[in-house]
Amino acid sequence: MHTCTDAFDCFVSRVLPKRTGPETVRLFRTLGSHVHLKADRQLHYPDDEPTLVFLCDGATKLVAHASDHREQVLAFHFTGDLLTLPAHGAHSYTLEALVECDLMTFPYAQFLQAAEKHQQVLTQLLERSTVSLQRSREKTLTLGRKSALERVSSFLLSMAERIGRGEGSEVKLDLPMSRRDIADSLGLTIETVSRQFTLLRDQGLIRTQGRSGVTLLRVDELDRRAGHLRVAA
Amino acid sequence: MHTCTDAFDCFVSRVLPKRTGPETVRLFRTLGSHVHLKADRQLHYPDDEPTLVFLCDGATKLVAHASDHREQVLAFHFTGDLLTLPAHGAHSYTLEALVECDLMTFPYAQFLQAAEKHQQVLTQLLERSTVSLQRSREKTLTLGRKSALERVSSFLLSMAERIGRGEGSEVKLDLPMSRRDIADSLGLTIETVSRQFTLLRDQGLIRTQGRSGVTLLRVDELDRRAGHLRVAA
DNA sequence: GGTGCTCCTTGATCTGGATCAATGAGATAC
DNA sequence: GTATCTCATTGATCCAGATCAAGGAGCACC
Repeated sequence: MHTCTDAFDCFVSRVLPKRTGPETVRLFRTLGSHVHLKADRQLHYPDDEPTLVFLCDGATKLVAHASDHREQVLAFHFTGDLLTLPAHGAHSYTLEALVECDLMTFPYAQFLQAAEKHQQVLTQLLERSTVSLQRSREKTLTLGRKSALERVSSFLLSMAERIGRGEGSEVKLDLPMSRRDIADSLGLTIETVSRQFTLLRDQGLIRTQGRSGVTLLRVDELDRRAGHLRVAA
Repeated sequence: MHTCTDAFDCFVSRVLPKRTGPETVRLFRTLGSHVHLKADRQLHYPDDEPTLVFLCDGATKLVAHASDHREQVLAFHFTGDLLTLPAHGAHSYTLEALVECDLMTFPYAQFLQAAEKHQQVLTQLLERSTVSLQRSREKTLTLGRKSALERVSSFLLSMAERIGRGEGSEVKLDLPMSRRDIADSLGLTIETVSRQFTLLRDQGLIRTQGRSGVTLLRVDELDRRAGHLRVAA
């Protein structure tokens, strides 16, 4: 759907304001690095300073590592997303490619400095950061107070919004992440996730095709299963 | 520790750059509203547009409401914090005072417009929003992958960082929130929270005084209980 | 088009934290 | 000081989801 001849050009057209001067574009070019990641590879980045990443093409997961070998997926990202990788604090973080990816990385502090003269870039950073925060808050509610079925339903609806292809009343999804990734994102085990998929399939709310294909047949019912307010009726 | 003769002045000195012109200060004054909240009262704000809140003095909780009567505390805030209240989406949100509070509220969109000419304000908004996101991500890990004991230990350490008073190797806390609030923040029940407090007390890691007083006696051991990486040694 | 692997599904059992049910202890009002 | 009410603690039981344990299905590579 979206192709870029060059990763940096893609960044420019998606993030920088239309009428950015060529000298500014050059400045950002010197700061950024183009990285190509094969599926399952993780981005290496300095762990003492935050990094800004623009995902030109592909899908990634941001993973937090607890002390032992437990992992929590904090967020999934798709083509066009801009994200900030935190410096490692009490826990460590990695960004891992779900499929083959093209991304641009920038040292956060330097990027911010370069953006200071361009409030549209700052505004956009702020806006995207707010969206991330909003998603993270929804996830907090999901992990803190929802049952396994509600979590999986919420997940499917959220993916439908981000990468779904509507076809009539149905929504088709091609999930780039494994059941393990979904489980690690929802604070469940793969077995439990699998059982909820089976449940939803048996209730006629979804159809599955192979490992990654999912069709949402009854979005309204899924909304109800997810415990969303808006479907009070 | 921190007192303001006037809420708006407090906002000016804590958020706006030092050398902001008087006409700009006046502009922000026309946008903001001063609100005084008694303990347990919630802030009323329009549910169709986001609101920016500066907490001049006091402590608040941001609560997400799931469809039925389950509640999830998304974040606690203390004097000096700047936060964005999301417009209501799939779930609804409320900001509630834990103690008597003074705050300044601004319509988010208008505030942003006013801040456009002042990149220092934008930068600060971005910075604070990044801190919120970082906290929210830590919470995600906590809710998704940690045991009850780890959650309570993490909570105490996080509170120690934000409102703790160090006294030698000990840290004293005066928690403004109830056990219910803590439970709702950690995705647990009050009974479970209480049991973890008892456990930590029996192990000699904390001491409690009344309902709200907590002294952390062994921060290093708490770090270990919380499953933090940095205390590998 | 098989062969081998990895990932997913399904079933049986176990358990951490929820739920249910009394006390007990702080705070507030009188 | 004491009555009262709310909030916190402690104990007994229960259950959703984890863990353990096989199969089965999709997919890549030869």
